[in-house]
Amino acid sequence: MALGWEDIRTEVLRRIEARHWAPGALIPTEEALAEELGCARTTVNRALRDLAAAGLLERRRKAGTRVALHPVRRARFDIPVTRLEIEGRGQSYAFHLIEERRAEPPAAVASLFRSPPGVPLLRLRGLHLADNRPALYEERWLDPAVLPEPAPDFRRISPNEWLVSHVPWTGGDIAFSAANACPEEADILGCAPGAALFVCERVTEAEGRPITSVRLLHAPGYRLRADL
Amino acid sequence: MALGWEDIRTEVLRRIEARHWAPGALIPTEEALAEELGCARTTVNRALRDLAAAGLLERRRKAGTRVALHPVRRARFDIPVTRLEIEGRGQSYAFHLIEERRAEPPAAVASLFRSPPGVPLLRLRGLHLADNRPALYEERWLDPAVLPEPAPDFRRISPNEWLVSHVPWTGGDIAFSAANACPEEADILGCAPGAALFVCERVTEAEGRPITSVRLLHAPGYRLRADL
DNA sequence: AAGTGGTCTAGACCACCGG
DNA sequence: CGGTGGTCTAGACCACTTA
Repeated sequence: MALGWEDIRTEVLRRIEARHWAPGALIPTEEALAEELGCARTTVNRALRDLAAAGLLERRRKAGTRVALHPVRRARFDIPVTRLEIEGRGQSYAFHLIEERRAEPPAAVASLFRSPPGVPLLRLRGLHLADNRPALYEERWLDPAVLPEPAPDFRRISPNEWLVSHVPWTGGDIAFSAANACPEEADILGCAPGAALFVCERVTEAEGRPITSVRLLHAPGYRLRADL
Repeated sequence: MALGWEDIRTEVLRRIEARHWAPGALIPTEEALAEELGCARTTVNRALRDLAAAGLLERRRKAGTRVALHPVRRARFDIPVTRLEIEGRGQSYAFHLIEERRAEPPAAVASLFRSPPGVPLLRLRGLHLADNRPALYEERWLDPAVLPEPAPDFRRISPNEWLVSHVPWTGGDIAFSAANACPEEADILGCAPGAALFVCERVTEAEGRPITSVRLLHAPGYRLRADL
């Protein structure tokens, strides 16, 4: 015998898909399932926990486990370091630093960083190249407090890569959208003005405080893939 | 004491971030950590498994556990039923069916569905409205084999919603990109021709075979948010 | 108050795979 | 071959939440 937790998960999933347990319905308790299926409650727990994490079940103490009424599709994707993403496609990678200076951020960014007015942040702009063609343009604000002495040379290593491997992150927020390229952006990315760009806006936090916010503009043709 | 697995995870994470264990380095075995931290190996296993799933550790039998060299940021997001997403913003929802007919799909779609040439699929086009304003335009191909007799009335329930709650899905693929609105799309979505649209292309499979493919065009201003 | 899921423990066996 | 992670078990206690 020796039923594994994946076997249990498969069986439960089968019953859900076969409408043996209807959406919204209560399913048996872990203890009952363990007895019926012939395994320990721990094993059932592992299987049900996994299905709940996938969005197919809703579990609450005392209330029991229900089949999700509106099965939310939960997608996942990896956000690799830009260099690795490009090299992973078999292309050569290069980074070109466009601007690096201390500057007072616009009000929206300042309030995001909760920094008092008048305190400058580090403004970084740069272009990631794939096979010497523009692939990704980044505009970044960075809290200089995270930089060591001496500061890293962002002409040699992109802020993206330096941050990932030197600053411990604890959380953040990310959003995707589409925007028309303004003339300057079109010039930098080598595309037509007005071209539809895939935009990624990210705020990264460490110890509960934002340390960097970045707006990434992908050259036309970029696709972000995810698994369901 | 009673250290929980989340405490163990926190401690391991602390050591990673403090560079106590450098990227690429081997960390102690589960057994060693269990003894050092004063808990059962099972508890350590749970914590390390979670960190590995998050992309911070790499584990292999016999080889041991290493701190990931290139910490991949894994993001997750939920894709709700369109109606619920709109209503969740406090807006009223409506669906307008633009077209429903049997038609032979283009070659790319036919090969995707692995359907023999000459066999028609169901072509559906429709518009989701938020507060009576265009929010999302969908173009869909659907395998008619999944439809019951009589077929659902897609003027009353959107294909999106009907499929989610009536067809068990087993997997699929999803990709996001940006595109300029063509004149027809601009007319449907009520935006300017050439406006940057957020595009979502999805293929849904059941029992290993594609059952529907859809191209979703979001009205300008749409943002997809995810958690890191 | 009591039922249900969440987790810990100690021990065990096994699958995998590197040396 | 042997070390390491992957998992199962049986029992226990606890936290949460609803009835």
